[in-house]
Amino acid sequence: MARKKNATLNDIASTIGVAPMTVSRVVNGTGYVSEKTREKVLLAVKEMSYRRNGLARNLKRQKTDTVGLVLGDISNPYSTEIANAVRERLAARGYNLFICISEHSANEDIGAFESLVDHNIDGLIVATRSNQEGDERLRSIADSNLPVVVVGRDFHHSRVDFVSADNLRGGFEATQHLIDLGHRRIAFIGAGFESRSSLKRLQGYLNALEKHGIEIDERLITGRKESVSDVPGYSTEKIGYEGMKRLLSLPSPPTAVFARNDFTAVGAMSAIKDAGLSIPQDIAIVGFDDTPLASHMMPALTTVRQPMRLLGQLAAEMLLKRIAIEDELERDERVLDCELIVRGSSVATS
Amino acid sequence: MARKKNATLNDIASTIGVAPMTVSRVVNGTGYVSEKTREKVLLAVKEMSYRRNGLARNLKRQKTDTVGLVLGDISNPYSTEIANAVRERLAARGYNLFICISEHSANEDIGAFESLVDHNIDGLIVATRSNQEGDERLRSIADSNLPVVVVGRDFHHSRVDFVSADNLRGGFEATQHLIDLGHRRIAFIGAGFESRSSLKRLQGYLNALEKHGIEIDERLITGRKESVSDVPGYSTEKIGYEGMKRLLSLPSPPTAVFARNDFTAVGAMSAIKDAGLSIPQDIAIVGFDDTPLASHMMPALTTVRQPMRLLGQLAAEMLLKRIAIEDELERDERVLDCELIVRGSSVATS
DNA sequence: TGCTATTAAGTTAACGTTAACTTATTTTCT
DNA sequence: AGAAAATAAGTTAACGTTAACTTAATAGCA
Repeated sequence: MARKKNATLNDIASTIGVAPMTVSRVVNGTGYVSEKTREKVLLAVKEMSYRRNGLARNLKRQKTDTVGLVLGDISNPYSTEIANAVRERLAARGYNLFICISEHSANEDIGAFESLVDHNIDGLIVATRSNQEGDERLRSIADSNLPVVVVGRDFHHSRVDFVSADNLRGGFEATQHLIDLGHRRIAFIGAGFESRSSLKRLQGYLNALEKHGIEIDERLITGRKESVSDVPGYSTEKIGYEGMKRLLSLPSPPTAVFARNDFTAVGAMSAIKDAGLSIPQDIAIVGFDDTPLASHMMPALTTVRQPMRLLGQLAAEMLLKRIAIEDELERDERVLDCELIVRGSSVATS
Repeated sequence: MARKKNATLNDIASTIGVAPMTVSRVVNGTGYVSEKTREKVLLAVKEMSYRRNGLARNLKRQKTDTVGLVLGDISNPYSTEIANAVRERLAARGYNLFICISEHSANEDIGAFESLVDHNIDGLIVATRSNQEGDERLRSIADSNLPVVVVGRDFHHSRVDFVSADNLRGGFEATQHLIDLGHRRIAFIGAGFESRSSLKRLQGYLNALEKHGIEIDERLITGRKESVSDVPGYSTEKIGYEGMKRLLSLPSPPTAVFARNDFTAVGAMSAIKDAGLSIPQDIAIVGFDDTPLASHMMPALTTVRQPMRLLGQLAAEMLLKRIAIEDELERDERVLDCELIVRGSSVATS
């Protein structure tokens, strides 16, 4: 038996002998309908298990009450917290949220954009890492006047709002903290030196070193250039582990490490322990994000906390504002403070 | 300036003096179009930055090439791995994936179902925890002949396929492992005794105890009944911590703990350490899911690995099959093996 | 040369809904 | 009682697309 076709407004209307519009009124609770008719309609709706066709409805209404969110790394609590916060704020205002993942490539970014725009979402929030083709596509979407907000990444467009944590300052403070503890050979794990302009945390690290007159040693900046698409999930742990191994094999290894995020830090911690060294006595370590696991590590991980919920909330609000106000709007740009959370992995060891 | 309206096929067609259908043909690359016309159309499309209206298109085509995935706890790598696997498989077959989160309530489950169905998705994958109202709604969706697959949870419907890890067996083996190590007072953290029918892991635990003639002590089964909606993210860590505290305050505390998942286990580990006890000497512990952090704990956490990617892949394939074959299909049901990963948190301490 | 096949369009209608308007009936109020 | 207001519908057209069909011109071929 082939898939049975769903009943339409017309089907309902013709079986009970009213106009489709009347059924529409009942279903949507708008306009005038007599109690008698309403009941008749409701009965038929139930009987024929009618369900309105959202496509047709949205086509006619010219809006979908739906917002799209494109996430990069979905395995990261950073993303998921933002997603949750966004969803909550949107739900409170009657909007649905569709999430698309774009884990690996610019292609997938574009695919996600396309599929969301194809569904005529009312607005788009983007929290992926920046890349050229994706940005181009995004620019043309913004040009078409769809409300867009980007979170935690660079993107410049006069009609696109922007909200991010202050990664530059966060990276600076994390490094400064290690310097304050007396460290001079401080490594960075999670990206190569060439990422310094796009990765603010790395730039913050460099700034801190420079400020204190510590020479930058590129051998202490280690990441992985090749694609890591073969490693699903928290791939940054592996990068942290391998990066740390590499650092430990240097003629003069670092005494402290700033990792681009907590997962990288956790991987690095494992490598340090595997090498028979102890934290923070031999090597101090600082992460980024304050994921819940940071506080459960042994020793607990010093890290930089981002206000993820706030990021999500603000992003949602900026977008809702853009959706509500159809006029040209000033680009809104918010950079939120991070907070250094000092724990056992980086205490003074006189 | 109000939002400018997007150009339509008609706009393009009338400005260059062809029929809308011709433009449609060019845009979709179907049918016969002369090279000259094609170029003219393509130029206008670019000039007027035309973008097809997916709503209208899908309404006409009666399909969207889109699948919906409803996730419960998005903060859990279990969910995110499944999501990734599903997305990959679907993408390979030209389908888009829209993810909806339903973190807290039956209401949100239903909201997610509705918003996806409203967009006329071609199929639905559900990976939330079961609840009555949500299941009712899901049943009626399945009744309407929309292809549906559920992952990792109970749901019975003749047209709904099912794929899950063998949580019962996993729970059994985890507990059996602790028994084999000589433990007799084994606690379960993460749910109350009353969840035994819906939580297979707990049932597996109970079965193992029973098999070995160990009396079930309900005081050793601890969870949290109240809503945890105030705790975003990995809330189960908190449950683990608090549950463990409660267990340690018992007159005769357990010597081993089976936690419903790794996050709960990590929380419990912290509580054990905070109490000045050591793992596994004083208390052995086993988690579930083999999240990446499990291997990085100190000691590394023994846990039960679920084949998450496989779960996602199978779910996607089952759904695609249902979408492709419109005829009545036998309910497909797959239960996949888990694997016990023994690590430092549960070794023999003769 | 005539006949079929191919190419290149155009035309019509429908996907399922709702905004906007119209008509008819009932109620309310002075 | 009569006019204005409120209620209860129905009608029309459009949202933007494409499937299915038609028409017309050109190409291919025996």
